[in-house]
Amino acid sequence: MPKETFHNLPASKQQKLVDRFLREFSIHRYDDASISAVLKDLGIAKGSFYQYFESKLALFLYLQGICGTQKAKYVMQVKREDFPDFWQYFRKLYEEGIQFDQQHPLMSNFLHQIIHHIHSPTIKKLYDTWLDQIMAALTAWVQHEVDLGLFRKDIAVKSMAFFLFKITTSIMEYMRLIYGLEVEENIKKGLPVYADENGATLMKAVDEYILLLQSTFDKQ
Amino acid sequence: MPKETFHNLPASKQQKLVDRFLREFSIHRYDDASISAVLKDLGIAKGSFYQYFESKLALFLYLQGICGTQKAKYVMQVKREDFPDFWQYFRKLYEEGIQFDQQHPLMSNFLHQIIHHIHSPTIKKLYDTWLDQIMAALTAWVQHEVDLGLFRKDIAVKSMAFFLFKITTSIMEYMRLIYGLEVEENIKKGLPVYADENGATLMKAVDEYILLLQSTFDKQ
DNA sequence: TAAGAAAATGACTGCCCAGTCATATTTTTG
DNA sequence: CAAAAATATGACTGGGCAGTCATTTTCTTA
Repeated sequence: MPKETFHNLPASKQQKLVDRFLREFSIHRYDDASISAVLKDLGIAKGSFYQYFESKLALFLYLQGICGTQKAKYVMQVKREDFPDFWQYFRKLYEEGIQFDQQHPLMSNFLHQIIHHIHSPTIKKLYDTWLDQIMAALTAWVQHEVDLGLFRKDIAVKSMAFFLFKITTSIMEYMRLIYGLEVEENIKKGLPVYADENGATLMKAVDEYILLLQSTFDKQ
Repeated sequence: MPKETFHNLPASKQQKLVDRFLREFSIHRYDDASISAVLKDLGIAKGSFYQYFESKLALFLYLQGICGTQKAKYVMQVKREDFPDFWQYFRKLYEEGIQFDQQHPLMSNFLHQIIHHIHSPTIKKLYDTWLDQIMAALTAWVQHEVDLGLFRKDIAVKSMAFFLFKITTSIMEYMRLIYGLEVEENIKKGLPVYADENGATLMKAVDEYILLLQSTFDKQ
């Protein structure tokens, strides 16, 4: 998505740009994020930026791409078949998430805020289709557990998928409201999202989630 | 919150303004809503508006106030003690909500979108405290059921309250993803949010919610 | 080292916004 | 009916934004 000019840049300058923009989109929604402000901050001319990227959207999609790819490296190594039940698998995914979070805090910040970009008028449509894809993936996930005889059959798979989606995407909010952990502060500072003792609070929250979700999802 | 001048206006003009602004804030988040655009639309001068309201925020709070008051009239008549269990009470609240929705569609639209205004930088702080209040109320609600011996005791009351909060505020999204019901289209048109057959789809969704939440919340 | 290619620059366009204020119009009142 | 009070008006301020483009600077290469 970036132009050739961007790739020709010294790696350090590329990194500087990427980092600063990850930060911008972590703090502000798409429409509120200001390219002008970032460039002023970095001492880079407006015109230069547009030699690197076609548009704001191209930049945003690029960032989303690299973060997604990087996170996938962590999450993809966790395989469902290595776990006896869904919840141990689920838990392990979060453990990997914490690794990613600590090793790539800025990317982690960016990805955590992505759900909020839905509310940006300019990219709403983009996110509607993206949401549909997520839902399709989650539905397949849940269906698999139903097929294994582990999840209940009396509730529509899609409904369960929606619950899972809604609850998992709100874990940050959960941590703020339940533990008073100001996760957004960490993001503003560019620290790992779950900066407390290697994510101990997050794992506590995950375990609480599991307790709740188990009784909702598991076959009795 | 409005100035005296606003109250001196003929009722029909007041209504015209209120309706149009409810619509504006239903379609756009606080920061994206444009006073200028609305006034142009209504053929009212910028200066006049500022004789009616101190500021954009004063207007917004006024709208929030009148909508909240009106909805309370519907919801407050439903009393917990008139129902044998929480879920019948819960269900009845939604039935009243549908009444309100059909009789005051614009207000209903406004209130449904209010949760999205959280993401507006300008009023974020306002909403943070508002959220805390909602959570406190929900927590008391859940605590009451625990005290009655109807809800489980092994999960923190606050956590259950959070689940309830998160799930109930996403029912519109649920209806879009599960039933393909384009609720936002209704809002854009100023129709009742649940414009299909007196809210039949909503009640179906509520019943599905209850089925799911029951197994999560009820004492076994 | 000179010419041509690549990259950097920032003033500029055209758009949007909330809020102000001196002036003009309308309404009230004595 | 005239003076005073209330209301209406819209050009204007100062701010922000994405994106453009003619010009300058730097780098490459022959």
